[in-house]
Parts: sequence; structure tokens; C-alpha cells
Amino acid sequence: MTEAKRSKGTLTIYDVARLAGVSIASVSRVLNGQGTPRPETRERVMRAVGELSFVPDAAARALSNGLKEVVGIVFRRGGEATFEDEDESLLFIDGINRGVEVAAQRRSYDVLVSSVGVHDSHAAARVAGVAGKSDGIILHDRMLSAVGIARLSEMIPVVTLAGSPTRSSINVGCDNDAGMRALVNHLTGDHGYRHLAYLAGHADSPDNRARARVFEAAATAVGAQIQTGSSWQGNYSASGGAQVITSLLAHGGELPRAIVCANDQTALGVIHALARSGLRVPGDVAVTGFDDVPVARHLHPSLTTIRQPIEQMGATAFEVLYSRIGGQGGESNIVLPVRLMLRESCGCGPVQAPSAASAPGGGM
Amino acid sequence: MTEAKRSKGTLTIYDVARLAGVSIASVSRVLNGQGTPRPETRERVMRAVGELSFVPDAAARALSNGLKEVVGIVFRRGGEATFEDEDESLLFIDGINRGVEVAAQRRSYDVLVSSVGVHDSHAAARVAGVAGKSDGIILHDRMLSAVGIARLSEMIPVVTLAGSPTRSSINVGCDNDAGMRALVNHLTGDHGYRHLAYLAGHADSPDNRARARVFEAAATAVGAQIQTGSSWQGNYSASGGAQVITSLLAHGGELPRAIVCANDQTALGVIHALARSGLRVPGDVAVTGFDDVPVARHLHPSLTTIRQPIEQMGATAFEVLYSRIGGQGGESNIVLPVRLMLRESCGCGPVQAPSAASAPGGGM
DNA sequence: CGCTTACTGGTAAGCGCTTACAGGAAGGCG
DNA sequence: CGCCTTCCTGTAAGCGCTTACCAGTAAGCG
Repeated sequence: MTEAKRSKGTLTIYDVARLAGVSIASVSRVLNGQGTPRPETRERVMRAVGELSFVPDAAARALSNGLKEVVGIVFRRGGEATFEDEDESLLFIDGINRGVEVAAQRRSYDVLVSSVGVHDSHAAARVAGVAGKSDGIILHDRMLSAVGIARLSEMIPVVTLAGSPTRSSINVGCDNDAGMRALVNHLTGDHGYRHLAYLAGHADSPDNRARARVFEAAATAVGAQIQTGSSWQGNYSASGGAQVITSLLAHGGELPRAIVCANDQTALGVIHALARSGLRVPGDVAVTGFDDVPVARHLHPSLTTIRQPIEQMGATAFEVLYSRIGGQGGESNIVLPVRLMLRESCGCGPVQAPSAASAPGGGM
Repeated sequence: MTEAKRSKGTLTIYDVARLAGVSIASVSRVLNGQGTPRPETRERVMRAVGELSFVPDAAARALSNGLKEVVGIVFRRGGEATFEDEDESLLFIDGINRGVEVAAQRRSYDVLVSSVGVHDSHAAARVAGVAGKSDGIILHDRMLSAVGIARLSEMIPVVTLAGSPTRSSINVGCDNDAGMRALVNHLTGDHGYRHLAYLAGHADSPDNRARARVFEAAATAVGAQIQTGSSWQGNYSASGGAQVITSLLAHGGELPRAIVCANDQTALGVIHALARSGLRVPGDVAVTGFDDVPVARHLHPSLTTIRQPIEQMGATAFEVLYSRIGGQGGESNIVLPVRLMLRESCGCGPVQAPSAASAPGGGM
């Protein structure tokens, strides 16, 4: 280890100072825009820096001023092997991460990304490792238990996504209530469906719980029948959704007129399973999703869903984390607005998608 | 800044040592598994660490032993606005990044991710910033000029993806030659197409140049006619591919029997543009891609393409970087094998895709 | 022309951790 | 029973950078 460092001719601020003929303090000041160096001093330092292509060591800087300018972000990935099945959930997560990253750049922060295998029990250790390397940390859904989050957030600012705020951590989520309510009202009101079901996501996901709750409330409020119970338990994945439908059909159950899925990926599996059984969507059964991942509009039929402002959620997560790192308080539960995207799978006529839908990129 | 640190009751190794009643050296040794501490000592330290939920500061550690255990990875993202059109290229990049990340985890490294806007002229500065925070850096295609890479790699180990190695940097790429050769042979041999064109990617991309070169060589070797020239210049994007076709048709040019695209995304645009003009694929024109991004198999028609081992490229990039960080030399140009994926768009009958193609996740 | 004021630049003290080195305790052997 | 190993632990010296504090110099003023 040590030899690795030595072998590189580690360039330090001393080298720059010597070459420029000034003290290390001056070099540091020029580099950080502190104080008011004489123009000539600044000039000489800059030249020396350029000549050596000196890049200050971030570790030393961090140690010295207590700021790493790094935020960590941790999420769960599916099993190693199932890349195909992961497409969608990754898109969602990567979209958020991109939002974080872009926002971070504006503050000259960088993003340390770490994932945890779906069955990896070392989640807490991994999170701790990332925490040690960052000034603050963003946790995707279902990364840590509430107490785990609470403990962590005593050491370092924490923002959760699609979770719930604790006393010391902040949460950023989307307006599940409004979205689900609008969706159910559309299905029951505009289409007149009287018989619905909610195909759930992970039982321990706060997003899922919120959606389930509002679904029930909204549907019963207008007197629609709903199917519930463990046979409608999915897991946010396409295969989970397909499995529910398959087993339901196998047991001769009667399907509702509309199936509201916990997320787009589930809807994808459901549509696939229905097609395999010769059922038409939306003719026989209407299906809806949640998230509006990019492919949703390219499916056949195109998917009616709730659009979450994916990148903006990431950007917001970073911003609240940033101000928390800066020592400021603020709102601890941030809810971003969603938008009902009406497409074909609910029974609406062919597409009035937003303008961008005709872009070449959509040509599948 | 300083107050931010102070405000948190920054927990140090001294606190742990005091609570455990040992010296900081012992704490450090226990935490890093150095030396042979007495079982009782280890025990007390561990208990203290647990009680305080102490997490050592990575910056201090890095400064002290010259190892940050972080690798940087930098890529270009498209403009802020065009999220839709980006899907595919992001999938490709994110796939590689995921590979890097998973491999990194096995060595308890983390990954610092940074993107640069497509027209951002501060690319070099951004890369330098990341470099200061990492032990080594991975650059995606077209991030830095050859001299930029050369200069950077004197300061820190560098691995490029789909580029070309310099004296001091390593490159990881895929076997463009074998892939393109197999593809052209299939089109000319198995299908008997005599008239082909290559729709290029970015002119300055080494991958693109390699593919173009082999395409020409392989096609002329079997006596096929090829169309070339600036009218076949795309830019790796769907819209770029669509534009080429549109303008070609507008100028009344005659299309070749088969169009070999520089990547899948381009092929996607091409298929779309052809469809808009009432031309059938593969009936009138065969179209092929390169990369095998996940959606390729879900297009209509499904896309014949060359599969790159996406995640494995990322993992390999990390591994070579890692051993370089450890001071070891090694191969400087690593070429990973590719595989020809025959699907419908080249004229092959409906799908003999690999087994996984029937998984529910594929149900679009 | 001497003194105050205003700056600029240098010196040195850490930031939290690792590790070389040395001191001390315990065990083995003559 | 004393001396030499052998282990374990503690002390202290940095790692490269920031910054408080102070000294030195130039400019401003009476």
C-alpha cells in the first residue's frame, strides 16, 4: 500500500510552493480563493499548478476542513443473474441517481454509489462504509430498518427516498395519495369500472402501503368492489406480477375489471400473463402502473400510469441533504407532485401522450 | 464548514480507545485486523465500537495510508432535456457502471460517479476533480483527448472504455473485429445480400472506426457492394439514425439491401424511419445493431445485433484498474469477446433467442 | 519624516488515522 | 532463579492540506 503511493511521485502543495517560490499557505489560498493574494502571487501559483498539473488530494483536504464534498447513495439491486428482469427497476433507480448526480455537480459535490445485493445481510455494514466516505447519505427504498436509519442519522445527515422521515432523517417521496386517488377516480368515474384489485408491491415498502391504503379508501368511497388478500401480493417485479395472475387464473378465480399495479414493472408482467391466457387489455381487463418509466409509453397497449418526477426526486434529495450538511434544518418530509398519464391500457383511446412521444427515440 | 463538523459530536478513534481503556493503536489494529491483539483487547474494542456505533473517517484513513479505496468513473450524458432519447445510451453506460460497482465491492472499494454534459467544456476539470478523490479512474468513450489521457495517467491509474490504450493507460473494449466480421458474413453469406451500408457513429469514436473498417474489409472481401460517405454519418443516437434515412429517402437515393448500424440505438431510429416511409424490415431492408441493449430483443422486428458483455466490461475495467492501483502492470489493451445475436431484423425467422427470452420480464 | 493602518505572506498547529519503534510482561530455558 | 525470547501494547511521527496568528512591508497621514 505504502509503496503504491511512493511509487507515484506524489505531488504535493509543497512542490507547487517551491516551484512558484511562495509558501504553501499562499498556494492553498490561491487554490481556494481565500484572502486577497497579490495578482503576481496568484499568477505564479497558477503557472506552477499548470506546469505540474497538480491536483490537490481530496483526502487531505477533507481531513483538514471536515468536508469531503461527497454524498453517498445506496440501493438494492436484484440478484446477480437476472439482468433482464431488472431493466425497469434499474431505470427507475438510475434515473434518480442521475438526478442526484446532476444536482450534486452544481455544488461541486460528487456521488459515491453503492448497491447491496437483494439478499445481502451486510447492508448495514455497507451503508456504514459509504457513510465513512461521505458527508451525507441518500438511501433508496427498503435499505435499512427505521432504527437503523435513526442510528445512522445521528452520525451523518440522511435522506431516504420513498420511506418515511424519522426524527433526524429527511424523506423525499411522491404524492402517492393524489396519484392513486386520481387513478381510481378515473377508472371508476370515467370508465365506470365497478370491480377493481390492487396488485401490491413489497409489503414492507412505505410507498406500497400508501398506495394500497388510498386505493382501498378511494375505491370503497365510490362504492366499487375490490379484491384483496394475499393472493394479490406481488413484489414490484414483472415476474411477481405475472405469477399472481397466472396462479389466480389457475385457481379459477374471477378477475376484476381493472387491475391497479403497484408499479410499472408489475403491470408489465401482468399484461404479459394476461396476453398469454388470451385475455385482452384493456378490453377484458384494464391494467395500470405507477412510476411512468420510459418504456411505459411504448408497450402494447401503452400503459396508463402515474408519472413520478424521477430525476427531480433525485435532485431534491440532494438539495435537502446538502442544506442539512450545511447545518440547516428544514422540512423533513418532502412530497413531490405526480401526474396521471392516460394511455391505452386503462381503456382510453389511442394515445394523447405528451408531445415528445413522437420523437424518433420512441420508435419501437 | 468547520462548525458543521464541530456541531456533530465527531466521534474519533480516541473516544473508542478511552471507552475501551486501550490505546488508539490497539483500536486501529483491531479495526484493521493487523497484528495479533489479545482476545480480551479485541473484545473490549469491539464492544466500544458497537456501543458508540463508531465509523472510522475514510478521509483520515486515506491520508494516512495513501489509499482511498475509491475509483472514479466519468461519462458524458446527453443534454439535460432529452431524457427520452437517452434511454438506450444510458442503459449501456449504467450497465457498465453497475459492473464496475459490483466488482469494486468485492475489493471493498466504492465508486465515485460523475457525468459531464455533452457540451460541457469543463470535462478536464471535472475529471481532475474526480481524480483527486480516487485511487484510479475509469473513463467512458470520448471523455478526454489522447494527450489528456496521457497527462492524467501520469498522476493516477487510468482505464479507458472503448478507446485505445496509451503508453500509460489501459483500455478495455470488445472484439469489434470478430463481431462485425461475423455479422457481415451472416448477411452476405447466409442471406445473400449483395448491397450493404454502414451507418456510422461518432466519427471520433475508436469503436466506430474499428467497426467501419472491418465492415468495409469484410464486405468487399466477399464482393458485396457498399455505400459509404458523409451521407451515412450518424452519431450513435436514434434521431441521428432516423435523420440519415429520412434525408437519404428525400434525396431519392436508393437504399442498400441491408443497413449495418454502429449501435442499437441508431438501428432503432433507422427502423422507425423506415417504417414511417412504408418500408418493411427485414422484407425491404434488413437492419442490424451493435451492443444488444436489453430492449433490442423486444423491438418489432426484434433486432439482430452483436452482444457486448456489458457488465463484464465494467467488471474487467475495475479489475485491471485495481491491479494497476496495487502497482502491478499487465495487459494494456483488453478485448472481450462478443456474440452474434440473430433475430428477426436481418431476415432470420422468428427468434431462436437464448432461453431467457421467454422470461416474464421480456413481456413487452 | 515618523508613526499608524492595511495588507500580504509565512510559520506552525492541527484534522483522524496508521504504523514504526520501543517498552514491558510473560513464558522458556539453562 | 535469572536471562533471553516472544508477544502485546503504547507512544509519537507523520500523511497533505487549511487556517489562525503573527511578522514584515508598503501605503496613508499628520
